[in-house]
Amino acid sequence: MTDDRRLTTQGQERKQQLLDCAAELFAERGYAETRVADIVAAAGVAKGLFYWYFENKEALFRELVELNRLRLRRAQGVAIDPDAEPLLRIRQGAEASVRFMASYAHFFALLEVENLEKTFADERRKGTEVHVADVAAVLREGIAAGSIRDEDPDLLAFGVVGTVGYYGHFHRTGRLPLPVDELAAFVGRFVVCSLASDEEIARRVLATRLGAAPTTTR
Amino acid sequence: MTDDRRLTTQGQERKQQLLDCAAELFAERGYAETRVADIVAAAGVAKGLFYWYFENKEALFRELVELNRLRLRRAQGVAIDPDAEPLLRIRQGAEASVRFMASYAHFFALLEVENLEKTFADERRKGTEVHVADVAAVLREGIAAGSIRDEDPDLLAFGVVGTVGYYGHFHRTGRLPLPVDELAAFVGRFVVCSLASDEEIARRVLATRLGAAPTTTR
Amino acid sequence: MTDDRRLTTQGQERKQQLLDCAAELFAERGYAETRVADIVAAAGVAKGLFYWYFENKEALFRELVELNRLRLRRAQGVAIDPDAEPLLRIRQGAEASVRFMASYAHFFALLEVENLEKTFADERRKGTEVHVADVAAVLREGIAAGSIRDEDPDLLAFGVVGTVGYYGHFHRTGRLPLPVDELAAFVGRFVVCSLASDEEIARRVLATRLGAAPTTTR
Amino acid sequence: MTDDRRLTTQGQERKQQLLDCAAELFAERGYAETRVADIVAAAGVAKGLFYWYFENKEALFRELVELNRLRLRRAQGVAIDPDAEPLLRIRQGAEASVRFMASYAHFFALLEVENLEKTFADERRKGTEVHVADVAAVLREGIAAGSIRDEDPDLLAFGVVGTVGYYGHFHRTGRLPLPVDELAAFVGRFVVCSLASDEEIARRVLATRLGAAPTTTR
DNA sequence: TATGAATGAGTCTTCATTCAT
DNA sequence: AATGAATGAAGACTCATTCAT
Repeated sequence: MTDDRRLTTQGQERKQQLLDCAAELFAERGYAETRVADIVAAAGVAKGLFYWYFENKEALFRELVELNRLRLRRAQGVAIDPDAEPLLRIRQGAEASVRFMASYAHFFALLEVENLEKTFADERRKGTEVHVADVAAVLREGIAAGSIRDEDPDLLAFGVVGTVGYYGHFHRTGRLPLPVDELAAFVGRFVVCSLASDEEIARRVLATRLGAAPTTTR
Repeated sequence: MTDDRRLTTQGQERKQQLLDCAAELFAERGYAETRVADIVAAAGVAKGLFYWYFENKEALFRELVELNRLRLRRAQGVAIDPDAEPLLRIRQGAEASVRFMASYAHFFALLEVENLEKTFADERRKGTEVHVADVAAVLREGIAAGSIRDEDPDLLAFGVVGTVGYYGHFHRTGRLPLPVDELAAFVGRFVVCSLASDEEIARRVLATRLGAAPTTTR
Repeated sequence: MTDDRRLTTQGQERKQQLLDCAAELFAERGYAETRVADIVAAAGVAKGLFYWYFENKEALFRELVELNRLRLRRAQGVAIDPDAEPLLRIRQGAEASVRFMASYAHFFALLEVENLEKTFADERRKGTEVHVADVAAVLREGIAAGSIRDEDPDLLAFGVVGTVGYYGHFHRTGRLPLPVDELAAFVGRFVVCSLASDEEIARRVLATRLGAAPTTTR
Repeated sequence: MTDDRRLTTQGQERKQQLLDCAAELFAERGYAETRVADIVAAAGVAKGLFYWYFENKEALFRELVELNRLRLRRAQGVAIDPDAEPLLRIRQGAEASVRFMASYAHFFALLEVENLEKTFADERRKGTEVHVADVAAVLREGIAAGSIRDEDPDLLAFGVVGTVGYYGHFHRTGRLPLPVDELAAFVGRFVVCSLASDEEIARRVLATRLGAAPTTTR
């Protein structure tokens, strides 16, 4: 199956089911260690069906990545107040990301982590770059406004994305036994402290109370 | 080969050669994408010889990991002044790690990346935990001394390890096109800022000039 | 393939075909000397298909053994008259076994011959034990009735099973160039003579005319 | 090494040591399952040395077979009284064989049992044939003298050899938990009963008391 | 849509044997 | 005699993908 066939409702569900099973397995044991056979077994369907819904294993993965990127975007969008000052927006984004990674997408590890084939390593990298660029833009604002340390915003942006990613990873893999809310708050503080140009600003930004953003929406 | 047979000098060299070739290939295309056949071809020996020196592919990987962990430890040991104050030691360790990861071990990506057997994953995790615990100990000192923010030292430690790891990763994968020295200095600053309890301390710690530690020695 | 998936009719046939080809090859050149590649080549299918039907080479062998054991049982069941006196039943079983081994299962050599995994050896041994125990039960009856020499029935049973097995083996391997019927009759006499408590009884039991039992049916 | 080089005393011992280790391993797990590496490891010497003493694995096996055949012959020779009547000689030989197989040569199973390469299957077969022929000659004598049932002596001979072989096999593999002496006596009785032309003769032959033949001599 | 069957190139691993020292 | 290193052909098994129904 290659084209963008319209799927029946049942078809949609089947496909989603396969995506979900795959996500779980990928998260558990990685892309390479997950066989197509495992995925269909988990979904309880025959092997042949896989190729009705996906061109191949890689295409499924790609779709999964895309799906989750969108979801994360949405979660961040919901959490970030566009009128807030830059550093607060970073904090909001970071907390939302941690929440998102912790709850919805066990799978998320793969995004930044798996060593995949050349082909979609590039694609993935581009995805990260977009994300980093977004963060960098906000940082630039903050630097201009004097609330964020005057460092290369791109470098800093990698730090933000990386920090969030790592904490998410460690939490997911069970090394951080604490509630998501606490972790999210902690990461927010961590990021703010690492970026704020002075204590005063950090204190101010951290004083803001954030509503616990909804973890996810399909 | 299972036991740790005594190897002749020639044998030691051959084994090291295989380790080196494997490291290079793993770094280039990942563990799963590297065949035993590739490794022996790179080393210019027959396939069977691989199994004279290693029980299997994973055993070689394990050895490689252990080897590099030791090297990193050594690099950090050289870079860290045991008499310096905690936050400075963290900075020294961070910079040394970045340098190490950047220069010696292209291979380092694999450490936090590959999903191998459960047993191995556990082992690796334990390795990380040791590292994190070491950092946490230093942080605890700093917290007690008031120079480091009063947060859960274990959580902070993950942040330090994660930050270093991520910057190393991004640099290695070519997204941070800047000289290692600059990156190391930046990461040092980043870590210090994210941990320091107040600006004054951060400034002081950052004022210290660090000698570029030797990256490594066999 | 590990579970006992339901197979389609076509699948059943394919599997049987593989079993048959394997049996033939095993019989011809032995288990170790028969490659999976040979089996699939003989069946005219791709290598991978083998593993669709069998977990591995040994699993196929196991299945083959089981299959033949059942067949032998059936052949014996058909040949033995449950109302006949013990010694006659032994004779009937022995003759049927010789016939069965001679005609149907060239493959039979393997049963007592191949050294496979411990687990399998145990299983096989248990199979033999069951067989021996069955024979011993009949012998016990005969001993009680006075028609069979008063020796340890278990020991005697091994003798019966062994004798039949050996003659089958020698015949199969071409050292006994005589018609099956004659061989079967001879073995029957041999067994009866070695067990009978006195000549009179032996003569009586041997006087009974046995119908040539059908060798086997699938 | 191909030729019949004279070996130093030490060399002789080394070779014997390899033969012994090999015999043990072959008996334990079979020819195919025993690697040259296992043999040299058991003997505690380097792999290369194996080929100093034997042309290859098969040659060692052949030598082992030859060695054991000679030993068996010798044991039988000692046990058999050339002046005794045929049936008694058979009995003596059978008992001696059982003793020999049980005690000295765990390895003996292989002789009649292993499925080996075409090349020395023939050789082995010839060996068996000689043995069978020897037995048959004695049987012929007995038949002529009227003490042995008037059947084809060659067929009967296979029965004798087979019976002894099977009991030895079962005993060796632990299914016959009884002392060798008892087993030997039992097998003697079994063989006599299966061959004797009438009860009287059997009784007479069995009445003779046999000295427990020396089990072995190098 | 859905299934079970079939394909076959690709991998790891084994192991008898040879070689240099 | 003895050792450890090296060879490479061969074999078992995997798994993404395609096919027939």
